[in-house]
Amino acid sequence: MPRPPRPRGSGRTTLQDVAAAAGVSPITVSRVLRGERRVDGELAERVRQAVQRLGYVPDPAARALASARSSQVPVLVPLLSNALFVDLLEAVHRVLFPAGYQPLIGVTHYDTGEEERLLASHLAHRPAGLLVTGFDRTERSRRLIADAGLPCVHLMELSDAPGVHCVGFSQADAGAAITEHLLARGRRRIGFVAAQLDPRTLQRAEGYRRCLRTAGLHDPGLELLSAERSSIALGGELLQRLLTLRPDVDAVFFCNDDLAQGGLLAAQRLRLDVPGRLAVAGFNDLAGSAQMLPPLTSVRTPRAEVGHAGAQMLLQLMRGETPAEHCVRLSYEVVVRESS
Amino acid sequence: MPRPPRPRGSGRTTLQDVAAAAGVSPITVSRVLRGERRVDGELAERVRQAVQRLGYVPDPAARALASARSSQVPVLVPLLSNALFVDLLEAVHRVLFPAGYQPLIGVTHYDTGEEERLLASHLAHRPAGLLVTGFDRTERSRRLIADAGLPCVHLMELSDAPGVHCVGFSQADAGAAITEHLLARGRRRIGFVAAQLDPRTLQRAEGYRRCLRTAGLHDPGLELLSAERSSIALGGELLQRLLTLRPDVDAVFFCNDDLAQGGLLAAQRLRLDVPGRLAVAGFNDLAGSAQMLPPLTSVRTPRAEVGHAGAQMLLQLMRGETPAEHCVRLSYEVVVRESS
DNA sequence: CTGAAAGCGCTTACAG
DNA sequence: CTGAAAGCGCTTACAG
Repeated sequence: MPRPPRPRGSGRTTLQDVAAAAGVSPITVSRVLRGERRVDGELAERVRQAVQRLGYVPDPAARALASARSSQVPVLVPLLSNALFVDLLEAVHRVLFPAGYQPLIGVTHYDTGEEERLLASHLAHRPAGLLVTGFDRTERSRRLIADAGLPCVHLMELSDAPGVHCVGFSQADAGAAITEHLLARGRRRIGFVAAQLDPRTLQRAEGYRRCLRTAGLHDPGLELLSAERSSIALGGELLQRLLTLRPDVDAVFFCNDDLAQGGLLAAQRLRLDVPGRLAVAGFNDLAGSAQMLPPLTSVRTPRAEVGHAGAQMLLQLMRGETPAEHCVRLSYEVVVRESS
Repeated sequence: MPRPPRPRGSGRTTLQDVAAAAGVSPITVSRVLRGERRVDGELAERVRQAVQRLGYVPDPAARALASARSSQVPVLVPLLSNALFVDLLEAVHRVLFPAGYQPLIGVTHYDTGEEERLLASHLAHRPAGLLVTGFDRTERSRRLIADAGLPCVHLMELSDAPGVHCVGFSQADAGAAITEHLLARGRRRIGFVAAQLDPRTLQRAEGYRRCLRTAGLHDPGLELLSAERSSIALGGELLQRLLTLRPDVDAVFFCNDDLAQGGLLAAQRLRLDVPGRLAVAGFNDLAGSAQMLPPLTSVRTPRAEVGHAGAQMLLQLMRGETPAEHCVRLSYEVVVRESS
């Protein structure tokens, strides 16, 4: 004998309730909500009013289950303690959230293994799209992304690989540009100080080398690379180390502004004349760099623009549209201040 | 006449597949996966092996739909550009993620309206729990949280309201402590410089006032409050403004380290002797403060501990357990360096 | 353009 | 301790 149905409703207003209130079928409500064209204007209006009146909010879980796609968009960045990525995330959020997607911040700590674990966990939620930083990841991460069959946009770096979508700028060119600036200022023994040694840092190093080789002034002894985490304190330490190794250095390009700010503070402590004795340049032009003593020369990088354009491109892909370009190249700017 | 069933499977390995492979019913698999006690050990083992062998990953959407609870845990913080909250979030993530929950970072920009919108959007996903910053929110936000009927832990501030869960420290006491330190150094005209003017900043101001009133030295003319966003640049500007208004000031307590660092740099530009002519203190003890010239005196705040303990408390609540205390009070520490 | 039926992949509630 | 049935709230695929 059949048992009577047992109510398990969450008390939540459902699409059914809206349909009943509007006097249409649930499917029609679903169509209006998802913006499908082929619904009669008058019916659609009735549905919208019922939605409004009942304060209906669609259940994302039910949606995800039925459509095999959630509204989530994981955004994987290396760090939050770098203001660069915070600016990027803010821009991404401003595009995706109003469009109805849920950007989820994932932090990899520059660890490809950690990125792989994050990816596996996020992909189980069947995200609508994916935003990742750069191209340095494990083979398994690559396969996970490919097999998930979702739109993915790579941020911060450029690539001309077929089928790859990206928005970024040439880290190498930017590194070369700031080195070029130091050369133009008459510096001849230009050092390079870097930490973290992530791919983008190494690309900047390549730009530095390319520029100095062209000028016939490349000297590997003027490079100081450390795998430690970037920090203001480390910038000071590394500068002192470089000065000990090569007292003849007349300029330093720090691979980021944190290190450069630390270098500037250390120079002050050492009573080293900047820029008289030593020119100093950073990278990213973070808040605070303009306040340093002397104000820091740096490269303004378009991280907010990268986030904005990357999110826009992903939005197009998630809607099934084809972006005008696979790869958007943005520009940077050398900001010359008193430190060089 | 009934139509034949149309396959719509996602190709994904399902709980059914695991059940078939293990030779048990789907419910048993579900029980093992959720760690329900009452499953025979031998059966459970067979299930675990099948899960392993098939690489089964439960579908969060199906789970959320069936159980009316997702594994999401929104964590709402005011800003990511303040390292304080990044430290907090890192700690939260380290607790929640391994426990099977998905922490979702939400940024309110110190805007209660924005918090309300974020809350509404997140609660639609039926999160398992919620982590919010402080107690300053709209009445509607409060109601949204209450009506959602989920565990919620408040971070960074303390409250003894019944039924409220929180982990934090007394911002007022910490503000009083650093003021006390300046008094102990012999300062008598101690200024207070603040920006943003969020609740915690105002609580620090109260601590400052309480301390100076007790000493009979409170002078409202030495307070400079600005609603602008905190930044290094603003710290410098505000210091200059205060010095113009009150050239007799002999110490300044900046409500955070960003402002204090800017103040220190401005003092250098103005060739103002710190701490001889002016003592300077900050709040939060951010990276970089120890590198300033002179190194900055500050208050080390337990943000990582707040994140850790707050997430732990939430974990207990989500598991239906009762935490030992409703409110965990953590301690801070005045870090004395050369600037005072 | 609109709708009735089936199904997404789980868990709940009940029974044994 | 274990399981068959029903249901969570949507969308898909098909029919008209």
